[in-house]
Amino acid sequence: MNIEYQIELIKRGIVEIVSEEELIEKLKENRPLVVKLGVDPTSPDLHLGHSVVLNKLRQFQDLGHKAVLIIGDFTSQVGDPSGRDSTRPILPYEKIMENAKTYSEQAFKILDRNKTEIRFNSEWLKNFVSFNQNSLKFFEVAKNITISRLLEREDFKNRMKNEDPISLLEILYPIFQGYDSVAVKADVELGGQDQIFNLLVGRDLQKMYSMKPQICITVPLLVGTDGIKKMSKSYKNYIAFNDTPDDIFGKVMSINDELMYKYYELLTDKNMDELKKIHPMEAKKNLAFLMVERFYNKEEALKAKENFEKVFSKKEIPENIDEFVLSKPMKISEILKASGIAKSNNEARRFIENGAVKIDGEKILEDKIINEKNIVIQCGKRHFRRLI
RNA sequence: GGUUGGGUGGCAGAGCGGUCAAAUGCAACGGUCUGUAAAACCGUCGGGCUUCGCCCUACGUAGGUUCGAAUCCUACCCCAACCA
Repeated sequence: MNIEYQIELIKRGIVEIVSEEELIEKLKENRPLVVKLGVDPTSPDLHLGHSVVLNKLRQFQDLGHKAVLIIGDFTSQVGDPSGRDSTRPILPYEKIMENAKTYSEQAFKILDRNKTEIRFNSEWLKNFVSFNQNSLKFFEVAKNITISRLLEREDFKNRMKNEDPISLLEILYPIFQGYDSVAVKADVELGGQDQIFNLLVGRDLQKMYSMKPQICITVPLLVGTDGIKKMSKSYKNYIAFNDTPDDIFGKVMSINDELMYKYYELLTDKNMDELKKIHPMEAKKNLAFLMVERFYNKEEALKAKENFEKVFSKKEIPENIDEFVLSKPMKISEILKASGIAKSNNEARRFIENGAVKIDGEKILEDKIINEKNIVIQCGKRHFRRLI
């Protein structure tokens, strides 16, 4: 395939490429490049933030290159310090392996399964760190990397300035990630913008092993639904691949307009000028639709949209609502707690006091005893229960 | 090993013998407004209750002093920075 065309496509929507010249060199070799993406399965679900880089990887696949998805079962025990201002909590290995399963499955919602190789990095890293007289791998590498090199990254500088701790293990992280690149002979490595340091260390290691250094490509970080912090499980500002269609739709609708255009830019290939012409709400509905369609299908997307309009625009009661068996007369607050809407009786009472509770659409301000069936009790905008 | 400063609610961070279920900010949640937008504004934000109030459990852990402790003392555990 035409090199200029490939370059143009590859450069679309990225933050940085190190370096373009080297990439052209590699493309000229006219072979499928090994494109590496490493993920540490620190949570069970992939979210929209991951999809930016996965899309980029998919693009490489479509251009005929080979994707290697590395599951960081080893590195997640080390803890990537990238972009963090505190040490990452380390999950137990079993948890990591559980996550790994759902992770890769979800990744195939974007990647081409047939053109993807999945590798676990413990495969080579456990050997890398073990003592072996004939190949002192880790020592050899560690000898040639200086502390100042490893500390010069932005996130560490900030931590030092704030007198926040940095663990030895975290410092070593990039070496392990870098060795992945050696192990799979990566031609290209992809990552989020905050990954640039790790990616560059990969180049260093490859050079030590007399390999041609990989091309590093970073993509923008997706801002979370709060519009401030990067999308991340721990900030609870994410939209997961596995969220229900209604959730995906609803979460997209809840973001502000500015963010919506950013999402369009990073997650779709829509023409921005066209978008600005239509009403923001319509544009947002379209985006929400697209996202549900991406992770489910058109029918689900359509249903999610209809449901959304029904509940929030027309303020009607949604299609499928959970039922609550009313076996005896109960106070509203008790029902709220028993049905899982409120965490405690106190909270349930507060909901009532704050005017959050409606029965069959009518606001309730007093905690009274209910004994009727087939009525719908609503708390806030999104919690419904039908009493049976 | 030494010195110094610390460990308080989801986070940040006050309080330093009673008036502390703990200021303030952020986050979260509910309400008004709306496009479930955003912003703004109001309210809630440990648990329980017969809720203009009462009770219980909470300020690293364990004891102690006191009528009374997040606040003082002792021991222990943990963390950081700095020096070596």
